[in-house]
Amino acid sequence: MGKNRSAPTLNDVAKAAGVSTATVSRCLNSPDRVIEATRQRVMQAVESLRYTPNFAARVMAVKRSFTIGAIIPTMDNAIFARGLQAFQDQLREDGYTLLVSSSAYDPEAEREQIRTLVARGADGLLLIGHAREPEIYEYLERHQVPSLVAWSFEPDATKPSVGFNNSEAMCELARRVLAAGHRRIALISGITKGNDRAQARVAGIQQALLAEGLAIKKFPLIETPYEIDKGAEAFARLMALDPRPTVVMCGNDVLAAGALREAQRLNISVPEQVSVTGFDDIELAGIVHPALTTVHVPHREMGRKAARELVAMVEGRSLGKSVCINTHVVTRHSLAPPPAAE
Amino acid sequence: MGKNRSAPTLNDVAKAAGVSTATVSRCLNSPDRVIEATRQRVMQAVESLRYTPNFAARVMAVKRSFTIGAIIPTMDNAIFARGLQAFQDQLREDGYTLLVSSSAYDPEAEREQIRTLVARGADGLLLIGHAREPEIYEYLERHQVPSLVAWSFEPDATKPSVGFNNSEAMCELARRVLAAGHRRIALISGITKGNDRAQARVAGIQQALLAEGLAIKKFPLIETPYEIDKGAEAFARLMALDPRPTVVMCGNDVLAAGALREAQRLNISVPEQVSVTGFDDIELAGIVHPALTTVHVPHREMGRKAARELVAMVEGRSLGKSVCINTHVVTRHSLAPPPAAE
DNA sequence: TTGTACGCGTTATCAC
DNA sequence: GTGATAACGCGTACAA
Repeated sequence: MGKNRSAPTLNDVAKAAGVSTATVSRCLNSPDRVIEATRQRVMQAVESLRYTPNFAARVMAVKRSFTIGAIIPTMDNAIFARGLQAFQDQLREDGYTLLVSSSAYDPEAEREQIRTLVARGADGLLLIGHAREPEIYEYLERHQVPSLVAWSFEPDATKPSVGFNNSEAMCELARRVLAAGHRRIALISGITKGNDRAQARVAGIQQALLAEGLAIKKFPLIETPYEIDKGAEAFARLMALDPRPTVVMCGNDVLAAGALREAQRLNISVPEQVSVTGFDDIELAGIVHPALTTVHVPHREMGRKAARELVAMVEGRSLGKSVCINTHVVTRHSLAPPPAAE
Repeated sequence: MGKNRSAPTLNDVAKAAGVSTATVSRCLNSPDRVIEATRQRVMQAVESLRYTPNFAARVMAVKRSFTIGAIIPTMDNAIFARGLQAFQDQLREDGYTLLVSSSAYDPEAEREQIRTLVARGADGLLLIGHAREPEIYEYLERHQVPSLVAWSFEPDATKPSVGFNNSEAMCELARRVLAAGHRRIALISGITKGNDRAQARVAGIQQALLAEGLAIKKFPLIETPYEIDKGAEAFARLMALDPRPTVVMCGNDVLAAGALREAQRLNISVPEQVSVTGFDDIELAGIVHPALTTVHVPHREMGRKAARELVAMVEGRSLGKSVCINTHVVTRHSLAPPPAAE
């Protein structure tokens, strides 16, 4: 059942219009280089045959795919969703298609996916964070594939990046925490291994503590994957400590949401008994109860700017310049002064 | 600066190993069809040249891309994230790569993206929901691209689908609501136009009401995009009604989260004064306060099964069979009996 | 302005 | 077991 004829080619269109394949190709790619009359005929044929150019053939011929690849650590939560959506929107405006895949925070998987994307002819690659084997960068260099790092800004890194200063942002938040009067600060961080954002956020807190003359060794730190349940578990462990922390700073909003959920389960009221902070300001942050005091990251802006810069690199208009996106602390209800000294 | 030599080809490898391109190709694709000794030499050359096959060329030759495309309505929130991640995981296990793009709930954009994906040689397509111009299905038919619908199960539809019965699921939830004693029920639905899931969910509620002998005309229904803020707005409008509904059922958890947030802002306590329900059971549902009574959708299971079925179709092992995924109501705290009659 | 003919990198079909 | 060689569909010098 169904017609057995396969997709029409440039040749089919040419025959139908009584012209050569070259003319058809020109009609499609540079219409001004062909006379009105023939163009009409050709377009007619294109329409009636419902011709769609074969992508692989075009890539072969022109050695460009108008495809940008992005490898993100996970699609499982909303951390990267908004920024990536904006990235894609801008890319489309510029005539590029986005190819996404996720590495599940596994460097080996990421390496694999980078190879796949390059083999598929991606004209450029978006990577998250700088922490990566140098071998990978060499590979990209060899294949002449421009790449850009996002979600992290490091002007001194070898790769250009469009992102924000994770350390500085978290440091600022920590200052607010200190200013509120907290001294017994605990951290729930994401896994720092192979994750420069997580590392920088921890470093930012430590920096703020040092500036205040506080010993950083004393502060409890738990590393755990960015999952609600993990955040909840970690929070429970921290609450069992003696002395109990008066504030739990979290590596991102997902962990903070987990902490909040656990606090409720344990009948610990936030922020009256314990304060909690997040990072990212994803939608979640405004919805949980109490709403999270967190670091606002302009994900959309970052996504669009990253797209613009990467396209510029791909088109040879830029050698890769880094762009710093400004973040700011957004104050909601999960942070308050500590309970009066016991 | 940088070496100017471009990526090595099969030919380069062949020369380096002193064999023909055919042999190199065989080494890579069916290693058993070549003798150990030569294979060693070839692999050595592959290694040292860091050869990566050119994808476009392979696609041209073999007329298969081992790529599956998926067009989802949005990447902006978590509705599709988990299912899609599972879809991708299974795809990878089967040796396929996923290409995602989002249509922003715009039929025109979706049409565009389908064409793009097909032109890129996608071996199969995953679509969300059945509501779509017949022209699109004809196009896919012409191009011999198998496609599968997900997030919606409709055995009678022309397209095979791996999903759940949105109507039945919502109907069951509505029965619970009725059983709790509610009679003044309001709905915040997603935009139903072009969205069969949203339509089915509304229909499910209406069916439950009818079964109870209640007039469906009387029940307030607001349609609004699936966004937190929109859910909040709609909730506010419903709360201004007289008589005020005793329960607000929402088209999904995102809308419900918005409703909850607004309830809190208005100092309306849930579920004591008003009950709220969701749909999907995304992570959000367990985190908001009070936790949402909602319909649990096994997104991971759906994603994996969709991948398996679509791959089977692409490989000619299936003509497309529909799979129904079972959902169930999960009871948390946002639904309670209505306040005692005034 | 339009047509001819070749190349892009791979796989598959033959011979050898 | 291995090597020529012909596709695959498109873009583009180059020629007309």
